[in-house]
Amino acid sequence: MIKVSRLADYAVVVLVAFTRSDDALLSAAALADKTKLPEPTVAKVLKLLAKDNIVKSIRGAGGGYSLDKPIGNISIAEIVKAVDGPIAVTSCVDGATGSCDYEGCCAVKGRWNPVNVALHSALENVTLADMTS
Amino acid sequence: MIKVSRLADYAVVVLVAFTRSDDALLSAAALADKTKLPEPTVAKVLKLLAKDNIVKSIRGAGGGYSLDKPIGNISIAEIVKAVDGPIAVTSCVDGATGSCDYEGCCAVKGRWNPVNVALHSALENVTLADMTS
DNA sequence: ATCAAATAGTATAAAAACAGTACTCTTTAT
DNA sequence: ATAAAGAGTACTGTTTTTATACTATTTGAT
Ligand code: FES
Ligand code: FES
Repeated sequence: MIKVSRLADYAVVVLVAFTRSDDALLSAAALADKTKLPEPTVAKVLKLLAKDNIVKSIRGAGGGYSLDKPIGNISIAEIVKAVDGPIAVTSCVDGATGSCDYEGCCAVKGRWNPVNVALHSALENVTLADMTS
Repeated sequence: MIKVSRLADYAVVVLVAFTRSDDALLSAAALADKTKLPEPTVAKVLKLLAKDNIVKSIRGAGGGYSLDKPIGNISIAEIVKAVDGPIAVTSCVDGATGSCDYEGCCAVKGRWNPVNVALHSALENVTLADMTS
């Protein structure tokens, strides 16, 4: 079963929570409260999203996270990439991290590329806005 | 990292091997030899593919597997489904096997459906033929 | 009939990935 | 100075994946 991690699922929940709040700046604790998700989990997700600039973070007392792009501009592809790492359908696709044991003798080396491209563009064309409607 | 299982990758290797052989009927052992993959692995893949009628199996002495569809008619979606199970991007998507702990209070219940649909159609539109060319 | 070749189905053990949590460090408003 | 809040990292238990093994069934050949 092809699937995204649970954390990616949480990421969507958290991001959607932003759109349902009047405050632009929300702390991890506040978001945990809103989403009813465990606070450490929410904190972890937000750190990952911040690293890829999907949310903006402000450190220090009174800090928190904010969403400064419109949600129609945030694709599922970038959320998944931020949380689960690069989208690579097999280990022998272009840009995959590890490499494959059979590379030397393999009959389908690189053949998954078209699949990977298809997958990637499918995920790029779904935005957060599509998931809240 | 979104990915298909290793077995799905092997499945493609094995299916491609069919197209490079003169014999229509090949045993698991013969395919293992052709693909240089370990025989138990090849056997396992073929069993799964046979169960979903992607290959046809003939039991008994002198038996083996054959491919009776043109490879242009075999989509990656069906291979992945046969080997890895249904394509369900999260556990709370329509048609997923298990169900989710947060179903009761979740803000994005079913929201991954559009993603799942996009993914599925992406995989349906790539055939084995696209991977051998 | 018997044997051997071959697939079907199930079970097992080791390895890898994931999920959840905890802890320390740095930044910043008061 | 202090406390609030994010950044970064590390750890542990659980789950999934991977690879293999074993038994049962089918079928052609002797
Ligand atoms: S199976 Fe990885 S290079 Fe082919
Ligand atoms: S996280 Fe599963 S129903 Fe929402």
